[in-house]
Amino acid sequence: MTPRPNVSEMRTRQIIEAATAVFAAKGFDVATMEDIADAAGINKATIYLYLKNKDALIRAIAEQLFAQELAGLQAAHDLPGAATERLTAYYESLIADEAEVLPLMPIFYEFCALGLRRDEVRAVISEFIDQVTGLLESIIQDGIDSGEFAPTEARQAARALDALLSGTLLHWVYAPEEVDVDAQLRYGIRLMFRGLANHP
Amino acid sequence: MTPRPNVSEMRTRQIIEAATAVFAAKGFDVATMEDIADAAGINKATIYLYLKNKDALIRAIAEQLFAQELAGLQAAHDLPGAATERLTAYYESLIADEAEVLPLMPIFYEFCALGLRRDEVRAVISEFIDQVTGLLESIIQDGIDSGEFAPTEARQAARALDALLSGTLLHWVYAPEEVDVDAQLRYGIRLMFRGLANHP
Amino acid sequence: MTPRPNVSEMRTRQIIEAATAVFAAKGFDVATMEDIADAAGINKATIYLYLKNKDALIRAIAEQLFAQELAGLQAAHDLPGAATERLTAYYESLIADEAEVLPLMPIFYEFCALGLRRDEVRAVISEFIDQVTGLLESIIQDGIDSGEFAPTEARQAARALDALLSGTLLHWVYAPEEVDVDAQLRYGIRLMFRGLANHP
Amino acid sequence: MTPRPNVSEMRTRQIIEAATAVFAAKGFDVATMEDIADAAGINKATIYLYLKNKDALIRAIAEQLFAQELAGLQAAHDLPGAATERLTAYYESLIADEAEVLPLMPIFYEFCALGLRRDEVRAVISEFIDQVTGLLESIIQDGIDSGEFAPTEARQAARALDALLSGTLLHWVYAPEEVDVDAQLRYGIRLMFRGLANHP
DNA sequence: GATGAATGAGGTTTCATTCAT
DNA sequence: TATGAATGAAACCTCATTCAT
Repeated sequence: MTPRPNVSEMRTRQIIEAATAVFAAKGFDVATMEDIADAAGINKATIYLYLKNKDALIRAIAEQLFAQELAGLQAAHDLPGAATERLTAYYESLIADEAEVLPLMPIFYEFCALGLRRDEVRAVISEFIDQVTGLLESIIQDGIDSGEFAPTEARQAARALDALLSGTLLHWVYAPEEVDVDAQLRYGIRLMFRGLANHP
Repeated sequence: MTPRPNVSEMRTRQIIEAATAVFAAKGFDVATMEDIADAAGINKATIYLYLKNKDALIRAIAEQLFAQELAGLQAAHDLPGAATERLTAYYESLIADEAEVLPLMPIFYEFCALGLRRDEVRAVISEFIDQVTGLLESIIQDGIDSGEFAPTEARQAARALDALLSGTLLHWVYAPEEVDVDAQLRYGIRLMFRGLANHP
Repeated sequence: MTPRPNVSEMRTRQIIEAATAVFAAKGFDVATMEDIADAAGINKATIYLYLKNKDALIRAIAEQLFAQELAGLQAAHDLPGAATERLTAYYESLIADEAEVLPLMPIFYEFCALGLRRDEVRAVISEFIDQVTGLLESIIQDGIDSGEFAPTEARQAARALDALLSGTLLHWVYAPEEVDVDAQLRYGIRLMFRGLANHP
Repeated sequence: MTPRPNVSEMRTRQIIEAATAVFAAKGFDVATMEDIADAAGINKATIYLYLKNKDALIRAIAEQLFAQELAGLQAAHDLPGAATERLTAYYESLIADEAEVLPLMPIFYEFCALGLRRDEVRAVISEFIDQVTGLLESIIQDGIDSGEFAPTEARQAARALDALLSGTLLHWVYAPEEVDVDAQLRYGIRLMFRGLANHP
């Protein structure tokens, strides 16, 4: 009913977008509210009209990033077809977003560090990991049920799979010239699939 | 007359040790030099007698951590016996150090974040990852040569293995109550071994 | 609507004024930014909104002082009349400002010391001395052209005159009770005039 | 009677010498006790065995410099001959020491600034100026008595002369390439002599 | 006499945050 | 809604000085 509830929402988005870029480039602590305001083309004080403080801004970014990430996995999960195909679709979507994912990695690691020290942040990350694990588990369970995979502890397998994916990202961002993400991910997953496979 | 050139060296160690704990607890930026001095039981200014500045302190910690980590892998690498056994020895040493490793994880992630923004830090991490990969590759290659593993791209396999290990750490630190590291790591590695195995 | 672009300019002036007094009283290095802020009745951090740092503050003061000083000489230079009268007007203006000039002497000497060590400062002082010399030279040349003074090297005479003036200030500030500036300056100038005069 | 009272004295001299160079190069406040110790090739703490503190060090330097300077003037004063010749001898000795005097100028100006703020320093400088003035006055009075100079206020003349000399130094140090000290000083003095001369 | 080690005190500068307009 | 101006709090680092050896 309100005429334009989106004006405020758009400003918030604009700020979060600018902040994401600035935080990625400088780090949460080094980046200043002024840096962010400049990047957003607004005044420093204006940020406080939309976000309580720097911490809230960081949290807002986290939520947005995790939501995006989850959406991708959820989409793969909802796909019809074989488990291996759905999982492959997931990691291919990861690779497809390469240009967007890479610059966000510093934020991701910083979050991981932050989460080990501040409980509110920890809760957000734990929840995220839990959901990712759950979706992967569900897909794997489908694979087991369909006979694609040998019977196994689906949740452990899900964690192993996610571990492989996120660990591969680390190698990728630190050796982008040597590591061909596509090939490396494909290789890792194939290994896992073979490990999980229903051998004759 | 007593051979005591280590007074200085011991102080440096003392400071680094205190700083490691403080940085782990608060983060590089939030932790202050005074926090560290207090933790070491010395005066703030004394730190500067042994380390040029906060950055140098951070660097010193990084080097020490990476060196320790590498030493563990190197030891496993130098072990006699089958590749699978040597790899297993490695991850078991990781688990054995649990009490020490866990509190250092925030530092590790913070480094990963830092390294993506500052080239000097990046170089240190890249080098570390490269050495880890190299050692794992060497073990895997031995496994291939001995017929334990099917012929494969040993370097890619090494990266996949390290990815699995470090990714599992992430799950562990964020769900320590649900995740049994030992079991989870064992499970992941078994999967990989089966994937790599020379099937009849 | 009111034309008030000078809010910022006035604050800057306010700060410079306070800083001038504090620097004169304590010296560039001993005076703290807090001293200056207190003297200006503002917060320490506010200074940095208007001047980049302590150095910039010092520079701003130098420029202002030299500009004022030059303005006085320029005014005397632009006067009509005989050279001796114009020069006399100059030193009289110096004496008239006694109350303002005296407390600034420490700053002047400090600048002279600083200028011998830092090239950017040196440039400012060199330029100042050069302009003073130039204006005095111009007046003296007029005196030569009009037959008031005997033909001579006007630039050297100008330097000698300025040397006498500034050297007299030194005696004055260090023996204010014994030295009657007015009489002393008048005496010195008369000596010079007689030395320069066109004797029959 | 003491075997070697000069060991201590020599160390003190060594320190003062080093400090003079360091202070001249960096300024009283910026130069650190460690800078000085390094320049003297000794330990920082050793300085305190010979000089109470930084202030005492600065004072010691002042005293030494002023004593040297006075000695030069005293020597000229004690010369036989005409007043103009004795005065000329003085400024020639100044010029002869050029290589030594020039690097000390920053210290001199810094002292002048310091003296206007700290009474103990002021006393030293006032005394110095007073003695210089007294010696010059004595020479000039001799010139008057001998008929070389016209009757005049010898003390005022002395101040004017010293003002000219020290003011010329300022021009010299700030325009060393344009100003030929020798010529400039000679010129200034000639002007004064003519002004003082007993015209027919 | 000489010094390596230590520290208390303090200065410059930065920044998240607030508020009047 | 938006912002220019202001500030309290704090962090890094330096240095004169002391003292045990």
